[in-house]
Amino acid sequence: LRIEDTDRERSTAAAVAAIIDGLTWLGLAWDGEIVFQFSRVARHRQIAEQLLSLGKAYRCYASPEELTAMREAARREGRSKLYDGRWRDRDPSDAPPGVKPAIRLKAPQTGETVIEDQVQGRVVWQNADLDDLVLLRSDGTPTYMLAVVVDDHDMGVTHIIRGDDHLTNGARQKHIYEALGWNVPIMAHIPLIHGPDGSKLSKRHGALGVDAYRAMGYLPAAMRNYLVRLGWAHGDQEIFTTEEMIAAFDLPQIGRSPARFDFAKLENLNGHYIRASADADLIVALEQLLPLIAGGDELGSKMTPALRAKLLMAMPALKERAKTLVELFDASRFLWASRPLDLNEQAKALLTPEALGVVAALLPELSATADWTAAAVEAVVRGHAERTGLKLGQVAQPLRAALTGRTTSPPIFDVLAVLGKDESLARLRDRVDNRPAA
RNA sequence: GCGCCCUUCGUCUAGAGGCCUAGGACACCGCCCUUUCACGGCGGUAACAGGGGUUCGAAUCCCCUAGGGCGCGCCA
Repeated sequence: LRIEDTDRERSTAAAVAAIIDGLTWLGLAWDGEIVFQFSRVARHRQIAEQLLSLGKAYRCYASPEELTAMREAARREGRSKLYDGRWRDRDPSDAPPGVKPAIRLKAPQTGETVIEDQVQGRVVWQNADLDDLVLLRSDGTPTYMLAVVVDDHDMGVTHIIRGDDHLTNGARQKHIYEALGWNVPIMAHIPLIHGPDGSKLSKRHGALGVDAYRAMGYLPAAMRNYLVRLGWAHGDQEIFTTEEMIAAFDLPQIGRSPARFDFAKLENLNGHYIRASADADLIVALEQLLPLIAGGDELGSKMTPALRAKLLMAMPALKERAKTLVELFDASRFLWASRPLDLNEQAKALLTPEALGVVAALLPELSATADWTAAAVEAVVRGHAERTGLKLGQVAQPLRAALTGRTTSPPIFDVLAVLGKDESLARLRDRVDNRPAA
């Protein structure tokens, strides 16, 4: 893992921490110590000097104004080569006094540069279209172009896999490798990810950091699975364990066109991984997420062994219904919300005077129930429905609304069992005792 | 503008000349299961950007057009 921190303004401690935390959360490990690029400036400078003494680089004294003028002229004349190499073969004695030079690479001026890209295939540039890039700025600091090449080489990087936006850089970096007589690593330039609307997904245009996906309640396994299938496929397989994706993944199978980010598919996958997770693991994941979600601190402050036991009991039914951990959190609210419960709009609408009458009629029977298990309570409620000629739904839905404040929840008899007799009856009485006069 | 790249259902994609009356997944729509919502099961709508070639045969090869992306910094 290398942190490219040569831009001292942008590379803050927080930015570095976000990278490390994001990778760790995703479960992506790295080999060895983290390399901070900025700490290697002396080495970068040394290589630039070496290139200079080898005659493969030269000092350029062009001023910013000259550079701008050259760019404008090139664009006007339809040329893609911007810097005209005016200091390339000039006598050093022509150097203007007092001007600190930049060091540029003497890139080949004729022939072509070919990259056998693992994703893009064979890509060819005419060297006449590529100009002499800056290796060392006039203040003596290395450019990204020089630093990556030197660091990749020194770190023994075998495969350069990066965004499509670096494809042209690949050709220019190859010139540096060749000037140094170093082996060029295998390159693979993968397409960029676009937003749901097809526009570019970039840091500057609403792209989200890894931490945002974590806060939205996605599981690392779901993220990995979604991301690996974005722009890549292995036949018809949709679900991959980490071991399977490591075994199956291959660069040439990656498509060449950008893919759009689809939250619906990510959610579907996340639901799959939530259902496949162990109940206890989900509680741990939920607890870790609480500081990051709205209202999470309320549950955090109420978390006791007793509540944890309730969550564990309800989890099989809860996880069946949740696509994200945030949904899981919301669905668990009835387990720990304080009485009297807040009712959502649908629940309010459902608790008509008639519905409350049904609950009131059922209350004495439930109070008399000694054995408060899901099966026993179900027998009581079914018996009541049969005797009164009501459909089960006509009894169950008012119960659900009164007990959970919602119109959807886990199976109602499970809800009654998890809440326990006292809490269940208290919640029902909250509604019945306060019902408006019919 | 110049250079490079891309284009199969709404989305992610399978497809490397005949296996394609184009397959899978998500989403959507129906039906079934069901006390609700989900899950699950079954079924459905839906695509080879357009035009020319090559070939007995083209989603697959070639050319053109259109549309899109990326790059063009003494940023990374």
